[in-house]
Amino acid sequence: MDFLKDLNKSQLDAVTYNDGPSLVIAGAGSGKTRVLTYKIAYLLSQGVSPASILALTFTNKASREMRKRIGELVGYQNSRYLWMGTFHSIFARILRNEAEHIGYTKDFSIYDTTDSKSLIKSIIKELQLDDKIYRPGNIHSRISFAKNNLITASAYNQNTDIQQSDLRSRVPRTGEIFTIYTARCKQANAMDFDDLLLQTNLLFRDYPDILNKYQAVFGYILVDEYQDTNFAQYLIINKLAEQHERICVVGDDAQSIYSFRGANIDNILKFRNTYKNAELFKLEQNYRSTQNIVNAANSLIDKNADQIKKTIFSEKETGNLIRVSSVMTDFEEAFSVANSISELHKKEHYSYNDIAVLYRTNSQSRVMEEALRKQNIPYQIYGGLSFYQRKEIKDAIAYFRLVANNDDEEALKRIINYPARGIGNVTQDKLFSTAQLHQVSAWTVLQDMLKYNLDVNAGTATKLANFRNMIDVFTQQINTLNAYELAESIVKATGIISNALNDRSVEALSQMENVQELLKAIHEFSDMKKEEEGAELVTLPDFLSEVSLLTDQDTEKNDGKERVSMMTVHAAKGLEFKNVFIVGMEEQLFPSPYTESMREMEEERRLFYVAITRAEENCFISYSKSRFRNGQTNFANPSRFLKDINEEYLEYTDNTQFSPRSHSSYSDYDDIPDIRNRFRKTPFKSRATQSAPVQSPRKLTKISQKSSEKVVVENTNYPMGAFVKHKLFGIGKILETSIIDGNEKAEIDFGEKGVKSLLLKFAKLEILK
DNA sequence: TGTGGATGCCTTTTT
DNA sequence: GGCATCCACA
Repeated sequence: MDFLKDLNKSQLDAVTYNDGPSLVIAGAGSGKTRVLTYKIAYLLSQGVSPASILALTFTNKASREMRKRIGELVGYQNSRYLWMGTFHSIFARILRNEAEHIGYTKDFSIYDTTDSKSLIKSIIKELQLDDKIYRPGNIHSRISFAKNNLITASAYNQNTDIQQSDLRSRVPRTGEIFTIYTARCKQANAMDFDDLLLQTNLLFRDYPDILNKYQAVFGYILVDEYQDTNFAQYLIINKLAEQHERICVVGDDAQSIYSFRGANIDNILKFRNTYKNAELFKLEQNYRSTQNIVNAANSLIDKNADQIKKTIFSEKETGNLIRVSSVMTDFEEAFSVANSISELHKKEHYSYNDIAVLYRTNSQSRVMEEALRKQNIPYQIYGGLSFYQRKEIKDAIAYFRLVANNDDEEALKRIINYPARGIGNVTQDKLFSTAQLHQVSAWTVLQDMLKYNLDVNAGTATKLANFRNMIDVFTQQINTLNAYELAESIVKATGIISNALNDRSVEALSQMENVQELLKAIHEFSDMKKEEEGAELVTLPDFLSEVSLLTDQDTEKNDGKERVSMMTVHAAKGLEFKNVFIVGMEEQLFPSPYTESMREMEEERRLFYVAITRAEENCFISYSKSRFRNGQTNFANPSRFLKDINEEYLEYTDNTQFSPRSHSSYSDYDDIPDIRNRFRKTPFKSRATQSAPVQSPRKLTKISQKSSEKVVVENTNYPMGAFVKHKLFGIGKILETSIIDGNEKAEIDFGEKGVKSLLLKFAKLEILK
């Protein structure tokens, strides 16, 4: 137990207390992962069996990392049998073991968000509802929210509050959709992400024996990132820990940023209400960042009302101030960040690995990418469209899923006519409606088309039968052939690859490479399973059971090349970099324009807190006065959060006119600038010149050249000062009209919606008299 | 039945 | 700019 000497006093206390419930509040950079890994290592060294320790994390990456570190401390032999993984993967495993109790087979499919929405969409269609009103995404989040609060479809339909709320939102038949959705998932032998938690809860509720079994197995329960748990997760942990209460949760309320996914910050804030005898450990020393960074972050988070008070401090050097810079356009921002990165690399000799660019939304990555590429700076984007979300990969996996689980309707839908085999929309509609009529899966209908009176002509019936037989042959091999061989023969036989071969385009080539990459991943997966778990035969279902819960966070380029990391702030949680660039620090972007309540605003502030605290040595923040988004240029003000950081930790560089004044108070949130005030404050002239590309300072010729030629002209149809109405933005006032690249454009002030630059041919403006 | 073009829609964060 | 949908036409 030599290793315990690596810990400071509070870390040591937290690690060695294991007799009852404990809450570890771990400030950013305070060694949270260290406490968790050492605690497990400590338990193992005390003779606790690894198989009796349940350790839950939020990402696969985190759990792999921890397993590795524990292995280094106590040997890999010991760490192998730990129950360690993400909530979703651990409970998927348990559900597969117990599947028959709840009417599933152990090879159930896992529907991802796309599958769920697609199923909801078809139900909406079947009910002949308008998908403009019943928007699949919206309905999905309603259902998801309910499930995360353990409200089943029948409970949903009996709950008058929910009915009222659905009525107010003009989607009163959501409950009905929910009921059908549930039935269809079951019919398809599929669970969605939320089911993995909901069904676990139902299993434990309805089968006390099973609950007892797992209660007995898990003698020690540890939960990482506890601030991000939702009600369903809370309840599972709670039940499992009921008997022995040896539960340790670790988290930081200041880093709770997943409420949109149902995470409930109250779980951590009120942990000690649930466990009255819980010990509280606070880790307050930050080992990661310089004092300036820690102090700046503290002064920011101090503006939040809802939090567990703590005093995070650093004993590292004071360090550089946080540099805040303003630029004119998002292009300029990207180039100036790229320049700074070059300098850090060339002059200060930082590895590219020590640099990260963080942003609020994935769509911001494109400009950055362009700028880095032009400067030949290697980078890797995390998040965004992940490998497993690419079309060709989803297609291939849909085949695998259908082979493993013939009832998987979303998989079937996806590939029944891809590559094209003459089974068109008409036929598909007939197939699916026949299936629904008889309340069976589409596959069941395919097996006996005559019995179900499937109304298709002989030619079509043959095509359907051929398709069915092809899949059938693979299904028969599923438990005898190894994953790689089966996957390879599926890919070959189905023609996904030959389809790509026919067309020699760059896209097709890259699609082929991706499919090859997938096969390689299956191979590697099999090798790993054989090596780590001594499995003799790794089958395709084995692979599928893990792949559906993988995210791109887990696919890391591992070739040892140095790269700048680019990702959303959400994705950066838990990571650290010597140099961090936070870009797009603007109103309407960060905080997100979707922010409505004060609670949500506090979450945005925590998100900014997370961003700043990723930095070890240097933190650079930038904001732009205009940004090209959704096909138009929007003007923007600096984020209110900049004012929340104590000025003494900031250094404003270059052409910043904005100066930090008072802190933003909560009343600011509702403070919508009056339209007339706006006009007075910002005369049209200055705006017009501001948007001219010539204005951009410094050595930004490249971008300037890229910008288009703009000629200001008076447009008689849209005179300056006229009021117009836009479908989305409402009433606005014309500030200026111009021609850019032959397109007529107008700059219009929409008051609270901001100043927009719109192309007249698209904007469909209505002139108001 | 398949395909290409036009059109109209939205656009946060993710296990 | 991306994606789904619609429509005309092969």
